[in-house]
Amino acid sequence: MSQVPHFPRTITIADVAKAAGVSSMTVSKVLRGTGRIASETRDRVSRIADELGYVPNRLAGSLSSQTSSLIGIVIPSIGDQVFAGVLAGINEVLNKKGYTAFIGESFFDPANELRIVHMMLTMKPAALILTGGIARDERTKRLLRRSGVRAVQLWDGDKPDLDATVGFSHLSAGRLAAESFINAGLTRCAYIGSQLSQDLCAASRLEGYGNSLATHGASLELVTDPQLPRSTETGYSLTKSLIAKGEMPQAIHYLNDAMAIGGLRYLLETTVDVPNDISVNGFNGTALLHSLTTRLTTIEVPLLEIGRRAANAALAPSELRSKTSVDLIDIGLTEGNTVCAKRET
Amino acid sequence: MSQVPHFPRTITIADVAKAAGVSSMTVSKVLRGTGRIASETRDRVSRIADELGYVPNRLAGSLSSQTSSLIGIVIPSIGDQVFAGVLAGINEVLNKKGYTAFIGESFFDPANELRIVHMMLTMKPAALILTGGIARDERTKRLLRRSGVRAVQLWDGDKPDLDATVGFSHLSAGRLAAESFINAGLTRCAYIGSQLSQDLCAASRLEGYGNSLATHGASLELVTDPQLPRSTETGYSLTKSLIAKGEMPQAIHYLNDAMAIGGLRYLLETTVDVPNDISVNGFNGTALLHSLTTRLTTIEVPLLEIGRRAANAALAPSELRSKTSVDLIDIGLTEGNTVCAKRET
DNA sequence: CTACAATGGGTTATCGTTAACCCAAATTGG
DNA sequence: CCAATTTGGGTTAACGATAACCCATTGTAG
Repeated sequence: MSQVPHFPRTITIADVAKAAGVSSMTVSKVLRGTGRIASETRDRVSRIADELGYVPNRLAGSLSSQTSSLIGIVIPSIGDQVFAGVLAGINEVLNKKGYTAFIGESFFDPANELRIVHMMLTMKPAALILTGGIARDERTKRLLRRSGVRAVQLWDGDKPDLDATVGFSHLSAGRLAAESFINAGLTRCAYIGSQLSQDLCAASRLEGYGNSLATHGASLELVTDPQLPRSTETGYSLTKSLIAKGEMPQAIHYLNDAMAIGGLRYLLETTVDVPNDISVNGFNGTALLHSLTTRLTTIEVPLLEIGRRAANAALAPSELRSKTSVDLIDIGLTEGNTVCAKRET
Repeated sequence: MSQVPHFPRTITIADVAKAAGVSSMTVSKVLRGTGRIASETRDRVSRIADELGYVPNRLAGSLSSQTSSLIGIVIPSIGDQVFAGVLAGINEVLNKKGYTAFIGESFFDPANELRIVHMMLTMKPAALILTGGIARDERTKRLLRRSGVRAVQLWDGDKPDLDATVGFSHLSAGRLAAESFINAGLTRCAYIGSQLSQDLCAASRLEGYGNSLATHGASLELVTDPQLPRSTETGYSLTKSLIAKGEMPQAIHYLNDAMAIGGLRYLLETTVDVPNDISVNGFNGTALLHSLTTRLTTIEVPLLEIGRRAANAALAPSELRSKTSVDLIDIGLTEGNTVCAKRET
């Protein structure tokens, strides 16, 4: 005697088929718009599917067809405005093409990234998008290579990796920051940041910043912390430390805008005149930034555009795929991208 | 003659079984830690699975077991800091318990929500989390009901819906905003917001604000726009309109902090003294807010906590689930949530 | 020494859908 | 009027894993 079915039933393609008096294959074809089906049959089947409230089971569909519409995305943190911006760009393209994103947060930890990638691969995604600037575990790469799933690296344009890379040069961004100071005639410069051993992109920016300063004979004073979060509060406290050390710099470049804003706050509280006493400069403009009533210069990165291109790179048809393509987005080494959010006085 | 296999092979449980000299059932049991397996066999099988780089196919697993570890989440927008905060809380709990979130953006459009929910249901999620404050399509509810998938509503505690609701009263939040003005003796009040017909939660807050003002005999002047984005820029321009109308209010309540900051900027530019000439008050503190050097009061909502509780509500075991009654977890807001981010002068 | 349970693992049938292939009836062409 | 197509759909066998059930061995108690 046959074993009993395990579970209560939901409406399947077979139910629709029975109700329409056709085979399930016909229903499948109708629902996907493939195969040769009489338009009369087509109409009837889709009407019945609708009436029955049929919802396809994509687990089964993907298992059978070996294709999926899932794109896995790994970013350092959802809470980071920067990556939220990129995400919005990715989602825009993905949704338009019928794909669905699922997101993992690595918090800059390679072990997390490995775990997330493994988990994502179990879902047989159509592609993965990983954020660069992380000391990627060799096992993560091997896992990706073996899986055959297309993987795109985001953000870090200096060290292209995986099947395609969409990003920009953080080295150049750092140089850009330095040049904005140099051009203003400032030579005693400082840098404030944290968690540089984890966020390799930030480290690259610092490198570019330092190199450029050195080239122009400017000095650089570093205030960093390995642990503290890359937040406004940290910007505040590290700036405090910097100033407490005595000699006031003429200019400070921050790891990101959040920290820069915290720093600005400290400086203004202690009645340092920005930008007359000290020039301040961050990275990655956020919308809120534009509302500040003080002079904060930043380097604006086209987040949405990076997201869009990354999504397109992930979906690139296999014919167009070279071994490792690099789409380096130019953030432009021009003053146009250094935005000064100041109030007109 | 047999038909050829459709696709190139990947490593399956059967390959591991063959290599280990056992049946695939044994491998399955070992990998999931179920069933009675000799520890020797267990070790050998897991070693071989590892050596072969076996990655489970959860599509197949879920299809067979009729269980999944996917949780679908629908929020208005990833870019909105507020929902990013909630998302972080959700993800924290979900990841700890081995679940994976996939996210859809509704942009406050009920049709989008319907489309996204349908798409998500095709993936047989373990549960869904939807954001309230949207004019939810009746078809969305029916779809959810029929699917049997547990659905949790987030954010809107005033109108509990679905199987459980985690949120707070926006009506109360609005009253809270009013009271902070009333308590300060301010009676000529204004409100600035936009897209109120879409974001029903914001509308509730305005309602609570208006009611409370009326109760206390204070006046209310509305400046809203149906279309403009709920952004800093809009806050700026609508504040401009308000002031241009002539009579200066004593206090302005904004739809959210982003708009409030824009408003603040305009006021400060036109040398209005905040808070001496006009008091300003927003909603939903962001980290950046604390760095402002001007007096902006806001109502702080425990975003992470809401996220965590929503995730827990979504994963609640079915035994604990009541059939009909909506399980309302009310995150009460008190005066304690009214935070004034000012600099100590 | 025999009944009986615990141990360790295998068999079979699904889960819901689709790929690949097949085939009757209707249509067409020459 | 018959062969070659086209039309419209059906059959079968996967996809990869797990639920439910079964069955040898071995140990063990009476």
